[in-house]
Amino acid sequence: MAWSIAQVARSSGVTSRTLRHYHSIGLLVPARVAHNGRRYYEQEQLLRLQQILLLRDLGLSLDVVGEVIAHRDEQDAIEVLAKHKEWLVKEQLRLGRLVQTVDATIDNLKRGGEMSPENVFEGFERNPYEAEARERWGDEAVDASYQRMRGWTEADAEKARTGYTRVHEGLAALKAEGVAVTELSVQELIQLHYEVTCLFWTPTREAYKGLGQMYVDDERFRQNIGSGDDALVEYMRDAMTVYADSKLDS
Amino acid sequence: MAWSIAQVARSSGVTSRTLRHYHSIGLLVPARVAHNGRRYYEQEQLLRLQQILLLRDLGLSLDVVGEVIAHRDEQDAIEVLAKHKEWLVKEQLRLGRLVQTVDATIDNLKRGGEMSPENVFEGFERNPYEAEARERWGDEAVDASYQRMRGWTEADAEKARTGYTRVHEGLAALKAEGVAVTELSVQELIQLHYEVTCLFWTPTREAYKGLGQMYVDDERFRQNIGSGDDALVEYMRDAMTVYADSKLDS
DNA sequence: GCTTGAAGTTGACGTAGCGGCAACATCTAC
DNA sequence: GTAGATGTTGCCGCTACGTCAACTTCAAGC
Repeated sequence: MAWSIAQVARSSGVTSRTLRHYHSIGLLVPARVAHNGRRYYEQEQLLRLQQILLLRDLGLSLDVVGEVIAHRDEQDAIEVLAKHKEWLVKEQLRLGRLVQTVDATIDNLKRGGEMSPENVFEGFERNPYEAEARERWGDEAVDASYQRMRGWTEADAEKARTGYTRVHEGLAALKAEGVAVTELSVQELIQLHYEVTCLFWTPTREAYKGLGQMYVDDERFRQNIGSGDDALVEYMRDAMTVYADSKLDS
Repeated sequence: MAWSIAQVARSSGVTSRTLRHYHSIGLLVPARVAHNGRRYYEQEQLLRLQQILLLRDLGLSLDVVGEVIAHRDEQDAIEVLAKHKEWLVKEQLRLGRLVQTVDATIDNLKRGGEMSPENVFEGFERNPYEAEARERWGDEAVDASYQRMRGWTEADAEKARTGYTRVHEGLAALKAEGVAVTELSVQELIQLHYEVTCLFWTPTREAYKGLGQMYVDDERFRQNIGSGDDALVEYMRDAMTVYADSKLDS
């Protein structure tokens, strides 16, 4: 006996559109197509449809569903399913992390932070320069940095969030007053800058001087650091150089 | 200072294609578009981009991202995020269930089941007739049935999986031998059928007779039950009627 | 025989978030 | 002047169908 498309749709819980779709992509071809174009299905197609729906509801794509059903090889099917399970687990873990991050973001907003650039990254796992950092210093260095971040205390995190801003603002003020980079007040700020940097990685003397130079070379840092004063970066680089030569091991 | 599209792309980790896309949907409009069509971005756009990427990475759609950023109202943002978190949690739970189901399916395949129609539904939460069952008997009955299934022991589950098949095969053999439906051997099989049915719901006398008639009326049951013998369903209905009248309370 | 309604058909467009072409324009360096 | 890098604007493609629109077919009632 042959079922019409609507009968199959009703008894299987899918729409007739879905059945037409499955036909059009060759996933479920009707037993017979009448001269007037109408589709008729037999028991065999119903069973195939059940398998399709089962696998689809497991979250597999229709492509994969087609392959699994085509390969009647049981071992293949197990492999595909195992792989799919891996994916599901990973995705589930990812969502778990997302939930945590969203929670942290909500918390942050509630504790009075607006979504200003400074704290928009609080509790956020990525920083805006990560892509470039990976390009510039390599993956190992960046990953090591993240490794280090995991050991942070709350105070460390606070320092990482606000430290650089305090340094930049302090330097801007001192420079405006005409204070020399060798002065203690400047060097104390650079000390703070060094400490904050050490939260991510520990620069050697040369590396720290290089970092100062990089600030100068990079237009974005120039903008980010010196709000208004375009020459602040050079001031900072000079201060960093003095600090490195006097305090850091070569 | 103005950044070109490639510079922004590199420093933010997205592609220039993405930036063009964001422009085209109005999510991130460049600070300036030169007469030759080139896009230039300023600090302000970079900050906005960071917010966009942050929210996007939290899993919000670009539509929602746009709304959240536009509503500078902090309370709104919190609400949206809270709602989004709900969704994330739900999705995570769903994936968890899927993992379980996939696991069960793999187990089933390993324990020697091929993907034949009989056992393809083992460990599966839905059965192929659910949609129709809901239509025929109403949601409460179906839900009650699922409720009952939760109390199953392993033996119950085994019975549910294999019971009907054993009944159908046994009946087919007895009918082929010409055994009358009133005979003990037939009635014993019907007893098993009744017990299996009771795993889902407990039919009254009339309900059980009605079920037998339904088998007869339904073309799919006719096919499913009587493999080869088209008249097996009537035989079964008659046996069920005898059983109901002799054993069940009215 | 004619109309009506139910059930079917084949396109075609829309969805989200871009990726990946192609064809063309512009800018910089040698 | 020419090559190469860097840009631009379309447009198609992807998933798994939903949702029209415009027709055709078939059975039933007048």
